[in-house]
Amino acid sequence: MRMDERKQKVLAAIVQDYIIGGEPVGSRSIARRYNLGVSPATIRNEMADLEEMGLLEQPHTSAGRIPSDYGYRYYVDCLMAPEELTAAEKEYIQRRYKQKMHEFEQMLEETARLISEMTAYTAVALGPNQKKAYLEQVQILPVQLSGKALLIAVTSTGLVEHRLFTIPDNTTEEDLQRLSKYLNDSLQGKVVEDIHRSILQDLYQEVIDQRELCNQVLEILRQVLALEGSKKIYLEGAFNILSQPEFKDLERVKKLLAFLEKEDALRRVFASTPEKGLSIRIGQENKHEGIDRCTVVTIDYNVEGKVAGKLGLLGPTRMQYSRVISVMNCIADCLSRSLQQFYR
Amino acid sequence: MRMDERKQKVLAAIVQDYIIGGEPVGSRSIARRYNLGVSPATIRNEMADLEEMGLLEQPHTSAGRIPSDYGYRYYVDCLMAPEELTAAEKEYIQRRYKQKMHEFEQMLEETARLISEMTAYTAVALGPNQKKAYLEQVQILPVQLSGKALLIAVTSTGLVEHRLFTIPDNTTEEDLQRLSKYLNDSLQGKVVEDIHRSILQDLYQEVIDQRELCNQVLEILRQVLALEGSKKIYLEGAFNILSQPEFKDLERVKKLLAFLEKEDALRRVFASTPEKGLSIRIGQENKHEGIDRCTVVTIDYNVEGKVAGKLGLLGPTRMQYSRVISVMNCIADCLSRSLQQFYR
DNA sequence: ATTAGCACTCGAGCCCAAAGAGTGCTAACA
DNA sequence: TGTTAGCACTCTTTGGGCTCGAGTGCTAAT
Repeated sequence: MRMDERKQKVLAAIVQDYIIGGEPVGSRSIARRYNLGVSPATIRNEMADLEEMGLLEQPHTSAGRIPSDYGYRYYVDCLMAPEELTAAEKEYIQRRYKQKMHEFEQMLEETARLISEMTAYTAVALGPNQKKAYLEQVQILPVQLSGKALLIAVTSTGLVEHRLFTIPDNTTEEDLQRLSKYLNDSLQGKVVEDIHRSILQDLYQEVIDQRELCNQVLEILRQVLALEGSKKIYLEGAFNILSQPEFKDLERVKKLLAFLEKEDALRRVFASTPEKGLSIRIGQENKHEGIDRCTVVTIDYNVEGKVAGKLGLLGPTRMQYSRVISVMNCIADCLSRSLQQFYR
Repeated sequence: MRMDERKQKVLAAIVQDYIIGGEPVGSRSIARRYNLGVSPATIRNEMADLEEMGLLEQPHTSAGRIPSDYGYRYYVDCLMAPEELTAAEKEYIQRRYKQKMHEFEQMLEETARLISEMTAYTAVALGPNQKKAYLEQVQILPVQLSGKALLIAVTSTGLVEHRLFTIPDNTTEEDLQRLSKYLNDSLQGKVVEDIHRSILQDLYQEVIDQRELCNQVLEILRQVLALEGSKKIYLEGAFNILSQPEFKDLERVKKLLAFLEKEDALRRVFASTPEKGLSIRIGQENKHEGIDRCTVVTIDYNVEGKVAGKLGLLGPTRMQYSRVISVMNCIADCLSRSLQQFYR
């Protein structure tokens, strides 16, 4: 069966109506609301064809049609007209990025919040992949009043990790300084994922005095760097989905929320889109259980022309695709520019 | 009407049965399950009295009784037998605190998770009130590779705040060092809430060269300290409430989740219990909208004998009070001890 | 003071009928 | 050959009416 122009129009009409109304769309309402110049009967025939082609589904015999996952896919790929954001909306987004943002983390959190707010779906922001970043600085800072010290690591992506620890008794401030300098000299500029345990072991071999201190510091460093590897993830608007009629069923909600609670699952789903730029996964294209009736949209954000991390969106397959795409594009763009400024 | 012993027994029986079963309790089942030595009819009379006294409620004429907020209150204050945790449970909690905890924040997060896990309600952990902490250390650290610097502030509660910023062009490393030393000398040991803008202004007056740098740093410091003031809050198990039968109603769930999403409201509710030690707010005793059908339990945790912060729990008024109290006591205790160790 | 007995109330569950939306098919039409 | 009007059919939704069961409150007897 061929996909002629009228079929396309009918499909687009059904998808659009269904996205707005959330209820199966019948032939009559299409004929009334769209001027296709044909009768409901003709549209019924087209709908039957579209169903046979796998683009539409019928919840039950006497209901209208709803788009299948493939139907949405075809709509997104071939039919959808891009919806521009209004000037006011664009400006609003930009204004949100104009306020003081002090740290990378805060920007991501704010971004997730903004996405969730503007789309009323659930938003996710993933930090940059730290494994490919390099260490800008490692330093041990004695905290004078408490007999403790602070280990600080700064990476090229602007993330700062720190850890307080208690200094062994027989350690002088000088020892700390020496070790700090030594560590920094050895590790500065190194790519994070290259700093294996073995490299740290080598360091350990070379520093012969202050075994206890050294031991402790290296262990902490190892942990801190491992932590950096696992990207941080910011989740906002998880409760938005409750407003979606497709989640009237509590069981489904529970499954979805259970999924959202598992950070690693979340990370896997959102980080695993291989495409560059914008990616849309509709319904069963998502392989993870619990989100097979959802659409996942992700988009890269960049720093200095290179992909830094991802922004994501989770909503029902019945999603306002064209609006969402505009929003994601605009926000990713603004974030990238803000970060650019941030890093200069 | 007086509260004689039999009334107490009947009330206790009803509360207990209702907590377990979640369904209105009838006179027959009380007579059967508890050996009160009287017939259902007598119990009915007592129940009618208890209802008149405001301790019980009837959902509708032909249903059993359920406890009112006052009923729960009376039960908690006068009737409830403390339920000891099993040895295994106690041990489990202790073991959870034996694993490596590197930072204050992590301990709180883990604590919230533990509470939520052991009670199946929603848990909250509030960081210590930073306003009364003093500054242990302020330091500016140049980050060599990027032309930036890191401002670090460590408080006596072990919280570390940091902020990356770009160094003005004409600034040397020496300038940074000088300013860092000067700041630290001036502010070290000062109580956070005493460091107003005016003190910072005074500093500003004294440092005459490097205006731009100084300006920037002081502004950042001000922000960072303000941030410290607003306690961090850790929320876990927000989705647990979905399993509670009283939240079958989606509308109610939405309201509650909306409340949980607003950090400041949350903070207000959980931080505002004036009592020392354990506090239980039942139903309408909670003044905040959306949680008038919930019970909020909070408990202090201590460091060096002084109240440091609060742990909290949110569940339906139909709560396993005696278990919850044991859990909260045990966890607050373990956390306090862990923190003690952490601070030495 | 307690209790047995009994009438009464109310909600849950079930069935059934009617209404309404929408379809698929057929035959007529351009 | 594509389009359309007409119509029978299907399926869900809604609401009434019914019974059943749990539980109460009252009364009168103990």
